Amino acid sequence: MATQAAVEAWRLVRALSHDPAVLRRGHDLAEAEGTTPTIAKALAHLSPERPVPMRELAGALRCDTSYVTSVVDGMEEQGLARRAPHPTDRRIKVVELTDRGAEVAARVRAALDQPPPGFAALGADDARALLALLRKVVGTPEPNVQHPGA
Amino acid sequence: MATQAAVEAWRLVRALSHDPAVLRRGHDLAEAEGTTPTIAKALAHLSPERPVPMRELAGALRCDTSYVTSVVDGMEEQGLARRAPHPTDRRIKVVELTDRGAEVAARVRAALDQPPPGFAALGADDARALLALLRKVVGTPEPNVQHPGA
DNA sequence: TATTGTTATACTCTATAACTATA
DNA sequence: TATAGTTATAGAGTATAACAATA
Repeated sequence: MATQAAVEAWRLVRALSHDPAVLRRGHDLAEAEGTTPTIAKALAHLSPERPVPMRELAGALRCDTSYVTSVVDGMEEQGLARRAPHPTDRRIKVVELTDRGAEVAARVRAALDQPPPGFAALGADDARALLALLRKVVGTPEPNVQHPGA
Repeated sequence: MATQAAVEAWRLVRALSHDPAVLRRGHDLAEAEGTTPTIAKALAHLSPERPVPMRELAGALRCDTSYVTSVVDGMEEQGLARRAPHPTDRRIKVVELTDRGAEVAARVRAALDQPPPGFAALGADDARALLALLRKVVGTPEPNVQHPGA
């Protein structure tokens, strides 16, 4: 028995991230930045420091490489990223963020990280407790801190 | 400050429900049942008892009514549901599950409710604690039970 | 006149297959 | 011969607008 509590908890986890307001957020955010949801998602996967091969981006977005071609085309048209040759393998093209792309990417990530309002109902203790439990579920070991009392 | 813990917790909530294995589940499940992801989602929104007006289904799926027309067309072709007239308002058509549709819908719901493996790492106490915290976030009042000790 | 559902149509998202350049 | 990316194309998924029936 997966325990009734686990089933219910899983239901609430889905309810939180499938909340219409949350789903709309990605769309609205992209529009506010003058781009598309797919490009916004791609930006969130690109690091400002490390240029990323097209194929790797396809993996991160879980889509075909042919689609990445058109997504990156869009990013170049909007001045958010550019293609550059790979230093050693000339078959590979890497995608690197422009300055503007890095700014937009940072805003996108910050906005997506913003917890929905319900989290404000949690006190600091509850928030830490929730985090600890979710870490158990996800399998992330707790980082090595002296959990500060309360 | 939304508290670092809340931000982290929210990140993990998203990680759980956007897990590739979970995302693939809906798709694979639909295929196994010989139907499409969209129809599977529609089935999950239909109750076996209460027939549902097309327009209401559009709301539940958050799509246009014109699209509901084609989704319900598909469900009828597959013998999963049928249209029936509304008892009092002849403009309205309600969608009702066939026997087979009700069976498939039940299997779809059961499969989607299955928590991902990480939840098995939780003991019964942890599962209940997680559930209680998520209820605070979602705003659902705790149901009126004498929480049975540990 | 307002509302429900349908039709016709078009646009976005994404994949498959064939191709080019490089390894 | 195998791999990275591109092109051309086709298919899902979904919306918009005009329409018919009913309220």
